[in-house]
Amino acid sequence: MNLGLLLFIPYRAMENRVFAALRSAGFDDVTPAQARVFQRIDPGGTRLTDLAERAQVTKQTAGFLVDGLERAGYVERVVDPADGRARLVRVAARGARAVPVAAAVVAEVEAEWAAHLGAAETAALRDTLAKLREITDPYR
Amino acid sequence: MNLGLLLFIPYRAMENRVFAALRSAGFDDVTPAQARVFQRIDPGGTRLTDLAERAQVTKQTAGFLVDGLERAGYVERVVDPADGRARLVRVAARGARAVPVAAAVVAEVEAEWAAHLGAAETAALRDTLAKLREITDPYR
DNA sequence: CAAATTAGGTCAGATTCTCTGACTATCGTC
DNA sequence: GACGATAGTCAGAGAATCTGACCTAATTTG
Repeated sequence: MNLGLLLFIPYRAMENRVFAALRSAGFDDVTPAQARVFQRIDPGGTRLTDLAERAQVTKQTAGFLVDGLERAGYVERVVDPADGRARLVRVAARGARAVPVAAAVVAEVEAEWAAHLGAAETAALRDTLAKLREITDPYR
Repeated sequence: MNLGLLLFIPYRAMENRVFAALRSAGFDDVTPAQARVFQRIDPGGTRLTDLAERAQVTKQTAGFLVDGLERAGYVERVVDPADGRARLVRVAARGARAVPVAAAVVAEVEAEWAAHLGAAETAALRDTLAKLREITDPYR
């Protein structure tokens, strides 16, 4: 089985768990595609173009998804003081309430994985993936 | 950075490379969603419902994607001798020609990763992911 | 074995996601 | 200040996805 699919399986499992938890917690108006953009917003806010790059979609698509997130109160757009053309997409009130819910599930799933793999192997996995990121992440 | 995203980054890189190679080789009429279904077809053929489960989409969606693959000559549907209700989705001529192209790129990318990580760490990564699959893959 | 249930697929309709192309406004540079 | 590049939006189209309803064949059950 190829490494790509082998990477995808646990990724998908993690994503499913996080979505299920968000839905249970009442954050049921966010779609997977929106969440993939949302999780890439920096603490201080991120430009639409940057979000589009990180999520590997066009800026039109990113704009469409941010529109939805904004309507639902998860993010807000504020003018970028550094550039009159740009606006920063920032986490808004409802988004801020969702973040700890998602973070808790991520921690829970990672703990389950660690219980299955052992602490050392889990740490090694994280190290290896970080190293792999150096040659596979075009944006950092 | 959470493990989910860390898994996703190299997965996406692999997928992008494979698609680029397929396009270059003239297989430019297959979409990402179709390919995600295609790569899950067993050597002897797979039922639509099983494909849907493995790709984690509804059977309607899987049917829609298989329709496209069938029209383009990548797969064919044959009656399942074991069950009159079912039909097996099998790799057809054009699909069979695409498989080695994709396999070659997968091997190439894996070799690049091994060059960056070292052979031992690459092997460990594969082992760990296989182990992780035991608790994250609902379908096997 | 007949009836009921389960399983494999399709049809219809709607929504969401995604893209290409064209456009406006602003920025940086010369 | 003119020009090319950058941030973002608008418009339109195609692809992917879902829910719900339905049909048929197989399996289970009484």
